[in-house]
Amino acid sequence: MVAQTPEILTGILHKEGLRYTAQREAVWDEIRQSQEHRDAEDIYLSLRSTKGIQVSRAPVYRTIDVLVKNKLVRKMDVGDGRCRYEPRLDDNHHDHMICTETGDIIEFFNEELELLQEKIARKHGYTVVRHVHQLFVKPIK
Amino acid sequence: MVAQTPEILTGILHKEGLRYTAQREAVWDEIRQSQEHRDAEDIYLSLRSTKGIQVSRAPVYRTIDVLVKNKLVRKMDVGDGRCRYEPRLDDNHHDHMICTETGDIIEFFNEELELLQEKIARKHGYTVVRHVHQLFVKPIK
DNA sequence: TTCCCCATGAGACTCATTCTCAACTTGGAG
DNA sequence: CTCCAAGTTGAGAATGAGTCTCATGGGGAA
Repeated sequence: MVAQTPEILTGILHKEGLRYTAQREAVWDEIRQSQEHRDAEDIYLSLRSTKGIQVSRAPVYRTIDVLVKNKLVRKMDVGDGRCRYEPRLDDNHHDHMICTETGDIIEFFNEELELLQEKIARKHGYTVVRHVHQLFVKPIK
Repeated sequence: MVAQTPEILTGILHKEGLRYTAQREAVWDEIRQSQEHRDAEDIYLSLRSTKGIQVSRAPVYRTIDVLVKNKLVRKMDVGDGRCRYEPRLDDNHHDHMICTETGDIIEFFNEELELLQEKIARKHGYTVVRHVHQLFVKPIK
């Protein structure tokens, strides 16, 4: 799975009619190697400072868009002004629970919930394309 | 219900230690009188151009915050960079379905869904403080 | 009414994200 | 392998929603 990563990216770039560049590779590597929910600036700074890779913001944002569009990356708007990104190699969908006290982000998935959403949409003559579901929670003392 | 509106606002302002001003009244009236999901700029422009009321952005935003805090207004982040607001006089909670083709916003409420969310949170040792649930849908042909 | 202090208005500012555009790569054609 | 048209990049300007500043204006308790 990890071994075929370069081909995944090149395949997508080709499909999109885009060129393969070191910057695009670096952005994908950066997101893929961490399992956290990071924002664009964080990814940009990590490439630049930590990894010492020469890159600017524009390609970081542009590349992320391509990755999100092609489902290699999941984009989540936590509502604090900065979107977070996480790798999505294994395509198992999940939603997020955000702790209002610590800021921790916990992933969850519930089949029943997914079915219920579709049922509700259908009742109104629609079908669900995608959804945003975030639970802002606090620990039970 | 509608008749007591002025008192609702004055009561809240008093509780918050804030003064009653024509601008605050105007902002609340503007939101209350429309049942749509509007953004701050829209509310600001409507007060200014259509209603001819002298007001600037700062108090509009500040007042909305107070109204949201006191549950007179519901704030929703659709993910397009502008938050929408809707009156919340009758405090029946609901979530939103956004049509990806027309932009229409449809409200929905499902008791089962609400209970399920709390159940999921508890399973992780949390309790739900608030939640964001949006279904991006498209019409069934 | 007086007067203290909060609220307003206009515009500057913030901050994430997008855009601009000259200089630089990529990669297919030859 | 080399060339060159066209896509990309980098640095910083621009955008745009929302927030802040601060001098001026206006509530409201006494």
